[in-house]
Amino acid sequence: MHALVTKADDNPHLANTLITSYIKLGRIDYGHKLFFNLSTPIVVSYTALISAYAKCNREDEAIKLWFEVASMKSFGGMVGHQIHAHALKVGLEMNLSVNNALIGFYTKCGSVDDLVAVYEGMRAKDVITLTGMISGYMEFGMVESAVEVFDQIPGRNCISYNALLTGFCQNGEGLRALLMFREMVEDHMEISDFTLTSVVKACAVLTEKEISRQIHGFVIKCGCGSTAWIDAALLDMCTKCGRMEEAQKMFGQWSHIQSRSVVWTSIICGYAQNGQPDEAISLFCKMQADGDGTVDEVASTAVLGVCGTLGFYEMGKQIHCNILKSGFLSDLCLGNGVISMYGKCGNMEDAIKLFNLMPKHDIVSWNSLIASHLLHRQGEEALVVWLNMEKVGIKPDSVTFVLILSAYRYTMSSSVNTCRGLFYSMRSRYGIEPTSYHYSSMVGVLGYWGCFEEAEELIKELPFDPDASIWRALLDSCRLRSNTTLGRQVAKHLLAIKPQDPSTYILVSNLYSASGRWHCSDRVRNEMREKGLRKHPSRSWVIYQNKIHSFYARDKYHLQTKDIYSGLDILILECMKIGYEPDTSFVLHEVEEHQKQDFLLYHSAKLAVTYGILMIGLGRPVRVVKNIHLCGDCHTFFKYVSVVTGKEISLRDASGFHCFKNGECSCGDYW
DNA sequence: CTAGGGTTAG
Repeated sequence: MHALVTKADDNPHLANTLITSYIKLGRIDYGHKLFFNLSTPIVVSYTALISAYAKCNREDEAIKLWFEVASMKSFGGMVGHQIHAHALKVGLEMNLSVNNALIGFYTKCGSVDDLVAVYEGMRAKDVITLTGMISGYMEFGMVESAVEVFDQIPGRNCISYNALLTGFCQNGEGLRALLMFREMVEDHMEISDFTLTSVVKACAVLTEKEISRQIHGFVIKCGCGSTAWIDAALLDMCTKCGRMEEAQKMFGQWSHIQSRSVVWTSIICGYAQNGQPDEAISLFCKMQADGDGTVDEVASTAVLGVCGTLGFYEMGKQIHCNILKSGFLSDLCLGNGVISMYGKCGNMEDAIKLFNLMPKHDIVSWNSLIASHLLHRQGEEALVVWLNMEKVGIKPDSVTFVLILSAYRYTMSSSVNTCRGLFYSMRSRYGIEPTSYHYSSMVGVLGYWGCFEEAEELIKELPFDPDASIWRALLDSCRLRSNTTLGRQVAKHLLAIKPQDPSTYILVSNLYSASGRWHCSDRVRNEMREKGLRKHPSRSWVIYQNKIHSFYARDKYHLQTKDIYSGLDILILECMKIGYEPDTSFVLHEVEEHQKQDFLLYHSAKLAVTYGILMIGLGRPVRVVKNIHLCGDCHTFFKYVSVVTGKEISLRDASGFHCFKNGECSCGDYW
């Protein structure tokens, strides 16, 4: 029987047979040992062991085991609470190891209150208790409490240090983690694989290219040998610090890393975050095709995010189907990812349906639903979700408020009062400190409804110096409401803060062109060019047959360029017949008059929409995504196109969705 | 008692 043990490693069912056999032979210790060497034991193994322990009066061991089962994601917290009650019943409330297990359990499945209650009720505490509490507090974001506990530990070991280090990283405190590490080195603490993994992660959190290089060198020089854990962390660090070439190189070389799914996910996210989402998608396809690594919850969540960014609806839906088939819908992040994918791909119905089907929601689930409504400019619906949250007693977080405040752009102007009230009650009623994001949202709402004086007042009252995001919000409102006088002042502030950011100049230039001041608009653009700054080119794309068909203005790279241009010419003529007049004011002033129409009529969005109309079958909407704001002429044009073709056009730009149908747009012509 | 990749907003 012992001979079979080596084969049991990657076969949990064989392992289970062995475990039960050992138990029958009266050798629980062998079964126990085998069990703990398995990376993924099956649940019946837990049960078998627990009953075995229960039979030989090892209640404490049994309870400890049960906590591990209860901490597993799929079991939720239900079982753990029952076991806690059971432990109290059998008089184990002062048992040190059971209480330590409880701390671990409530860290993973419970609330801070439960955790603290156990901790404070304990008479005897050891290093394990205190280290557990460090992790516990860190898990709930209570960094300072964790540090306090750490300072109290009399005989701190390297595990306590590591727990603190990991916790810092978890809470985005990369710098503190690095300082801590220096302290460890100076104190001659033992530097283990755990320590190094955390240090590398700290660099990933900091996203500083130079520091990441230094630590990278140190870790390699450290000579502790590379382990799969450290290598995976190094690779991930490179993707987070914009060192994609190196990450890619490691990825090709390190086939020894056990869990390939992890590095696949790292590298896919890396491309997504470094502005190459299409590369991320094709890598994902390769991952599936090669079968190198399982597409698990985490990989799926990551790819769903990319699908949302690109509007890859079909693929997103496919991933959702695969999730349903494999049955791991219990993962909250994954569910949230699906909601926001549907939201970003224009399918509000499915986003709502899934939200209602999910057995559990966290704050991100609620926020995702609200965010999706906002993307569709559904202010009232967003507020209904907010009301439901309050009814159910969900505590909003900082993100919720950024969203809810913005929702008042899409409601009636009279509700600005409600919005204002909400803003001022954030701190007092909800205990959430307004940050510059909240001020930006508020300024955006006030500006949207033309309350410029109040918006200015609000900025004057700021408890900190206004940053670029606040001026941007105000400037964009000035564009929307053609308030050039104020806009000019705002532009000055913004240019003073962000003189190197091309988007600043575009924003200012758009302000002038919106009110017909072409010379000013051109002057700003020239200024930008003289500084050697170039704007992100405007780009639009359509997903067709799982491929991205991307267009720049007047580009002729697409294989079907001829068909697209002649199709577009026909569309233009048809639209002109029913009243469309190209509005050349949306073309830069400096362009020669006779070229203006060319510049205008072949904007990237027009090319993409035409391609969609040519390719997408009857009865299905044309879905287009554009990286920046849609111009006014394209907007007018698409309204006509929806009439002459009878098709529904759903276009997502930087402001949200425009749904063109029967000559109207869902944005109400303000965006 | 300490380890890896993921979701919302800007």
